[in-house]
Amino acid sequence: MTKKRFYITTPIYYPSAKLHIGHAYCTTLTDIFARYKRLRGFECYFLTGADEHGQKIEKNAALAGKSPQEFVDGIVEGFYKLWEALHISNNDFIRTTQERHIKVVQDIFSAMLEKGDIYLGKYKGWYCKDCEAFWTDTQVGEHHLCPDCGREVQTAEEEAYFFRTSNYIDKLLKFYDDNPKFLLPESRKNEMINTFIKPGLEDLCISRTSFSWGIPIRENPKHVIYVWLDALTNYISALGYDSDHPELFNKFWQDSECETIHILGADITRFHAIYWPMFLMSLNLRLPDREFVHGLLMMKDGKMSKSKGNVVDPFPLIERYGVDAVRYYLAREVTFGQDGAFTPEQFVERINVDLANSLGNLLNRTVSMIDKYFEGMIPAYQGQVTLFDQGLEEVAKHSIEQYEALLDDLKITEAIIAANEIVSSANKYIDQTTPWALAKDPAKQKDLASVMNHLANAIFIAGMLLKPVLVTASDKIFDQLGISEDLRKYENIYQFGIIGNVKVQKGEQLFPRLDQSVEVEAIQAMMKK
RNA sequence: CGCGGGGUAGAGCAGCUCGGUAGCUCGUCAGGCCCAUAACCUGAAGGUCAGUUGGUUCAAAUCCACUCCCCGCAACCA
Repeated sequence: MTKKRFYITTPIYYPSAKLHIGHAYCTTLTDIFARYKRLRGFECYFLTGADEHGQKIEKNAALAGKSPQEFVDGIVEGFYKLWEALHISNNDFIRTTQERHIKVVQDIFSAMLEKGDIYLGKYKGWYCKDCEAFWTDTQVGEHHLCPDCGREVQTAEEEAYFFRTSNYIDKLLKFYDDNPKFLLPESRKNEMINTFIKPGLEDLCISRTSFSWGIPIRENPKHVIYVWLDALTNYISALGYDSDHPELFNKFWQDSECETIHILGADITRFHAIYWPMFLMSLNLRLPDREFVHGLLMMKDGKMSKSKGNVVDPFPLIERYGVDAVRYYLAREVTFGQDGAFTPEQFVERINVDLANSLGNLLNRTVSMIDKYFEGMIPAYQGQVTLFDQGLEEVAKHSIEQYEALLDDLKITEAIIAANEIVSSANKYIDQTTPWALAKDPAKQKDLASVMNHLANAIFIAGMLLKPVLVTASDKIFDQLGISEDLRKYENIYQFGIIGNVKVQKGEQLFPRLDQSVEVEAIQAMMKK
C-alpha cells in the first residue's frame, strides 16, 4: 500500500491581490507533509503556483495602469517572498502564463475537441454592459445587480465551448466507488454526488469571448480558455506532460508507484473532484490518488474578506514571531480538514503553552542540569535504571507509532499532538525522578545519569518528529544537545539511547515566552493595517 | 424543505466512524518543587454533552427521527 514516491500539490492561487494567512495555511500544511515524507527518505515532489489569467486580473491590471503580465509579475513576486519567508520547500512554481503551460493547455483543448468531448455552444448568463462581464445567478442576487458596479444586468448569451460531462459521469461514479480514499474527508464525496451529480451535472463552460486575458484557442482565437481547463492542467504541465521532457511526468504522475495528492480548499472541491478526473479520463491519463479538502481559516467575525477588513497578513506575524511559531500555529491550532478561526489570543496562547512552556522550557532545564551535574556531557545510555525510565521509553515509542500513522493519513494536527506527548511526559518525568535530589546523593549517580540521558533522547525524538513543522528550531534543539550532523537522521529515533557521550551547548531560549496582552495588541494592530 | 459544517464545564476545542467511568488547553482555587522561560508537577471546583422532544437499546454525547440556533458554500476570493 505504501508508495515509494509522492507528488503533492497546493492549488495555484489567484494573483489579483496579496496572499493572506489562509493561503499560507494551505501551503504550510502541504509543506509539512512534503518535508515529512522526505525526512523519512521518500522522494516527494511538491508543486505550488499561480493561476494568472482571467477577467479580474485584466481589470485590476487596467486599474493599476499596467499590462496584465506586468501586474501579475508584481503580485507573484509577493508569492515568492511569502513562500521563502515560510520556508516552503516546493520543487517548482508553475505560472499559467508560462510558455510550458500555455502550449499544453492548447494541445489538450485540441485533443478534446477532436475527440468530441468539447463542443461549441451558447453560454447564457447575466451580463453587465458597463463592466462587459458575465455573472452567475448568485452573484447578481435577487435584484439582478452587477456585483462590481451595482448597475442592473441583463440576460445575454455568447458563443462558448463546453466540456461534455455526460460522457464521464458513470465512469466517475465508478471511480469513486473503486477508490473510497480518493476524496477526503469522506463527507465531501457525498456532497459532490448529492449536490452536483445527482441533480444532473451540467456541461462545463470552458471558453469566453468577452475578455482576452487568457490562453487563446488555436482553432478559434477569438475565444480564450476559461478558468478550470487552464488552471487544473497546471498539475501536469508543470511536470512536463506533452513536452520534450516528460521525465518528471512519467515518474511522478503516470507511475503507479507514485502517490499523487492534491490539497485544496472546500470551495474548489467540485472542480478537483468532478471535472479534473473527467479531463484526465478524456486524455487517458492516470487519476490522482488522493484529494484532501482542508477547512477554511476564518476570523472571529466570519470569513476573511477585504470588505470586512479582517484579513491577516502572514508577513508581519513571521517577522515578529518567527517562521517556526507561525508554522506551528497553523498546523496545530486548527484540525486539518475542519474549519477554524484565527484569533490573536489563541495565537499567543498556543505558542506560549506548547512551544515556550513545554518544549522550550524542557530543553532549557535539561541542558542546564546536564551542564550542572555532568559538566555538559550527556551521559551514555545504560538501559532502564530508574523506576520511570521504561515508562518514558514506552511513551516515546508509542508517540512515534501514532505520529507516523496519523501523518501518513494527512492527519497533521493529530500527529503533532502525538509528538507533544513525549514533551509533556518528559516534563512529568523530571518531577517524578527529581534529579536535584539524586544529585545530592553520591549513591544515586547512576540514576541521575540515566535521567539526563533519557531526557536528552526524548527531546531528540520530539525534535525530530516536529522537524517538518519547526524548520529552524529543530536544528537549534539538536545544536544545543550537541548532536552531530550524522546522527540527525530520522531512523535514529527508533533507537532510544542513541544520544549520549556528547557535550551540550547551551544556547538562547528557543521560544521566549510572549506577553499575552502586549502581543495581542500588536497582532490586532497588524490586522487593522 | 438547496448543500455542507457545527451547537460538549467561564473561554477555546477533543470525544461521536467501532454505543458502556465526559477528556484536553487556558482561566479559577489549593498544594508541591526549585532543574527551568513567574516556567514545571499534583489535586480541586465547575459540564448530564442545543432541545424538561420522540425512538432503538440492559445502556446514547455517541445510532435514528423531529425541532431550534450559529457558520460556511451556492458554479473565480485557500
